[in-house]
Amino acid sequence: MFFKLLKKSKKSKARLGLIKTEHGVMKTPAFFPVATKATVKALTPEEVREIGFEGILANTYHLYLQPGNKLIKKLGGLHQFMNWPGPLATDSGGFQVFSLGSGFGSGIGKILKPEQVGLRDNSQKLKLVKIDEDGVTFTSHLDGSRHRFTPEISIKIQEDLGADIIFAFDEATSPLADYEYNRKAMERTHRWAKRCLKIKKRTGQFLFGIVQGGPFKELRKASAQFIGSLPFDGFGVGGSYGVGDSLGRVDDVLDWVIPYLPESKPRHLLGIGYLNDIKMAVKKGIDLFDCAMPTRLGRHGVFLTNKGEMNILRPIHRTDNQPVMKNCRCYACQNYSRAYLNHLFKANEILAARLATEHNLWLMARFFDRIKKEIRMGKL
RNA sequence: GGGCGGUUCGCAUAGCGGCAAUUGCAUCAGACUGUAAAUCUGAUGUCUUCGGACUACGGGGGUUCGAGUCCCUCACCGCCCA
Repeated sequence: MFFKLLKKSKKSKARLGLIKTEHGVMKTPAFFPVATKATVKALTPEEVREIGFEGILANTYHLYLQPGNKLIKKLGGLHQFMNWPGPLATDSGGFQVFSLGSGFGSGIGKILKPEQVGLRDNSQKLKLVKIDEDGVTFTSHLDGSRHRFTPEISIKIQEDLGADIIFAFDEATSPLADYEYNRKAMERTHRWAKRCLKIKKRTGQFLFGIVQGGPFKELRKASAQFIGSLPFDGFGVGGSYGVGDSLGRVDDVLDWVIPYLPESKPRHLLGIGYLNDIKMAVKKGIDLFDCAMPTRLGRHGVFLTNKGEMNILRPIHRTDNQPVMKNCRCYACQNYSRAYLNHLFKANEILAARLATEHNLWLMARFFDRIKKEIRMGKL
């Protein structure tokens, strides 16, 4: 049994679960730190483990381009290649269809900001992706060479990589895309989902289908209904979200989608990582998360704290001898002052990225510890 | 003593008659949600009723409608030859 539901909250739709893979278990709700290119940037796998994470997520698109899925397969698979013995997930490359396609160079993320409402994406930058019924053709961001992903190719690459959890090849749309476009993209994603299920051969890997539909209620429901009815091992909620009343925000989307996703299977909210969003999503029945945010913000000098974000580069921290967070037991907070961290970032020292990444992931891990505890104690 | 070269907004640079003046660094602010991200964006003479106005390229003098930009001179800093 891949997923075992251990407890359902009486106060919300939150749940405790256990994911069992050939490479160990994950207690859910859980967070996958993102290891796009087969490394959680700045940390060793041992460090990630010691902080408290059971699984990490790598990316099919990046590893296919460099160093190549065939090479990784030859070298014993991704677990062995990157020395990560635990549960491992790979994204399908579907998100890159957005980030290198309609999202490319537009300054638009996958979540629309209030100040972006009414904007149209008229980016002049050359998009690196072309989409058709069969798949997508894209230009490598590394050397400009041309490549093609189809559902079949994505699954084949993910089988070569050998992660425990793999994702169906989908299309994440821009939050600026209209209803009609989202409907077409969603229907195409549905056809791709069936092809992914059909082509997958390797055992010991669990395939997640992905719900799309953008910020539109009707589409989200239809997508959850369709994807939820297919024999996937778990389900991802992906795509873009809107803002305000007319377009569904993350919490709206979960309200629309969760009722159609089988209770006996794990649910993964793709790419959402702010703590408030996570807590909200857990209460709505999400089990798994991944997000580049804590590690990226860390590298950019932003420390997550229980009082919000702290940009350690700000001049006010230059002479401050206290740790980032008084009661934090991460390595950085136990040993270094804000002044020192400010210095490391300004001096562009590698240790800065390491300490900040470690802190942010530490905070994230403790946050998930607390969430699990609260569910266990019936408080959430 | 002689010969070159240099002195530009914190530092370093560009500029060869129309210039509030290039670029890098630094500084300040902002962004970051399935990672083209140790990245990216913006600001960085003063004042402004946002139209502009004023003061600026070592000092002084000159040529010119107009001078970092050309000429003279002084000061300082380099390098080379005695």
